[in-house]
Amino acid sequence: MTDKNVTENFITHIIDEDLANKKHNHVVTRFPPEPNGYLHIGHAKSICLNFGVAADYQGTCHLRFDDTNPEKESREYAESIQRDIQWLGFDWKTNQFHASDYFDQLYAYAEELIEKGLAYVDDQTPEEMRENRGDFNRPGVNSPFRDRSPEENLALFRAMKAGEFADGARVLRAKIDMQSGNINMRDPVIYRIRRLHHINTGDKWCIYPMYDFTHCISDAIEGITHSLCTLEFEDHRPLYDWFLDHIDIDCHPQQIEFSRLNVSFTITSKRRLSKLVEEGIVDGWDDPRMSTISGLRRRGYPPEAIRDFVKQVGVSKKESVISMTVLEDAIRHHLNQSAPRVMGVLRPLKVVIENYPEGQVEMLNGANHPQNESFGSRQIPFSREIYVEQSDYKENANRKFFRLTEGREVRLRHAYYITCREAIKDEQGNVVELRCTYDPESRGGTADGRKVKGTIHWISAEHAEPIEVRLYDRLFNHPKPASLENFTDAINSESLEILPNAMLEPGIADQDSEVVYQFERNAYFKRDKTHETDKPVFNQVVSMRDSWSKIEQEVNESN
RNA sequence: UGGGAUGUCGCCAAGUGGCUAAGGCACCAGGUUUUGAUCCUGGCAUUCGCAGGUUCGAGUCCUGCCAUCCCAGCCA
Repeated sequence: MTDKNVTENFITHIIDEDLANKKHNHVVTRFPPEPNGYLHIGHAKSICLNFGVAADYQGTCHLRFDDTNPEKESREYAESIQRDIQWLGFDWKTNQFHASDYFDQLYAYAEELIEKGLAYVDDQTPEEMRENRGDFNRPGVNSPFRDRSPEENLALFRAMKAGEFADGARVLRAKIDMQSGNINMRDPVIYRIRRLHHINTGDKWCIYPMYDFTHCISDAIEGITHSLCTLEFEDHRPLYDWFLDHIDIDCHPQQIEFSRLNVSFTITSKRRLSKLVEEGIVDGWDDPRMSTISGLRRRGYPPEAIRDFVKQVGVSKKESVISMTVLEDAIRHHLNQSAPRVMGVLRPLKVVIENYPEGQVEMLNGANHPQNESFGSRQIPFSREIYVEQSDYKENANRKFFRLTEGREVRLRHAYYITCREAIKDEQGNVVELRCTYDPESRGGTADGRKVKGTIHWISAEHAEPIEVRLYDRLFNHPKPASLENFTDAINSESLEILPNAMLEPGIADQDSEVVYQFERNAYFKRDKTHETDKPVFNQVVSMRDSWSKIEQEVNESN
């Protein structure tokens, strides 16, 4: 991977040309969220692209809140957006703006359009407007108010601003072309009357500008060079250019559209995400199964890994769905290098080592990372009674099962070789305890001459720390839940599995909760913020790659 | 039936007329290994939506066709 934030793509090619032609001598981009919801993995692509491109070209990237619709916007959302961008590792420095910072200028540009005869106040009802707009096969019809004089329009528009009309009674429209094949050009509304309290301007305004009018002018005011947005705005580009061509402004940014990021088995729509929260299907916006940035954060996904993922995915104009395995691979790749290894037993099975002295405790050394000595090592207590994973014992196991079964010897990670002698069952026939013997000569996990295929993890029973583990699986069973009539039909009822009786080696649970650990042979885990339980809770970040389950399946099928 | 876009391996994605169509994920086959993890090696598109055409030469240029997506908010 290169040291660039963004790999070469059609947008960087355009920038390269613009720099080579001297169209620009610097790059300014912007990330323009509307503060009306939480950011999700799809926004991460836009954030990484805009901030990444700016950084790669020694330019700047602005954070601009697109706050033109007070009906839906809130401070809380704006704050969560700031937190998420920072967490992802980007810094807008002093370049934080709001579209609402420009309301006065926007208003003046609207008057300019009116004076030029390029905008008019329309008194039609929304229903009349919709009817007269026409449709894909039928051109629009001019509004009966379209030919008002600039003087009359100006007086009316000022009256709109002064609050002389009821909400929704009139709008200001651009006078473009009601016959255009592009419906956005059929005299789009640019101002509407709304008596609403705005998060930034309070009660100063009762008219608010629309997106198309606001966005291009905000970009121009800020000196944005390349205005990157998603594909659905392609049809709006002629309008973006029209406004800037018809007002007196000396900057004309280039709008460039790229395709959204879609990840298989996930959902990225505010409406659907909030339905999951409202209906209690998940534990809130930051539920570890959510594709929100706050959900990924709580889950334990490292921001560096998310950035690498976005980089790997690339940028193009093709609508696509990236396999979730690419995301998981990026997470594993990063965590494999950064996560200290510890031993945690998810489903404990007690083992008594019959020939180990009762009451004796030995401290064994265990490396914290097998490939990186700088992680150091720790002392792990070993004693006569330990816990191992239930799945590491099997009755009547075949030769491919490199773990415990009667008469088979395995290595305990960082410790001794043990041989399984007997499985003790309860009345129902469940194995509740294993009786084993150990080889005192194999301390540290080495014994001359003998090859032991299996190594399993364990925890000294006396020293084990009880924890709760939460295992996560994909929230949906369908690769494209949003394509279904009702996306909730695809909800995976087994996306959360709680293991209340897990055990962790001592000295880990109460450490820095931001550390992601690898519970060897199990998965990566990060301590949850929750305090609702008496035990520490660990969330599974991502599982380990598992080639055993495939072998096991093949063995079962051949039997 | 209007307008705008996109079609290169199962999923992404390089390729900007000329050496044998990058790379990642997935998958397959081996090797190393005190995590059945990691790591390493090898395999994986005679072909670029389809059909014609231009050219000594086309995924790259031209024409036609097909498929998919977006647009009819006083949302962004």
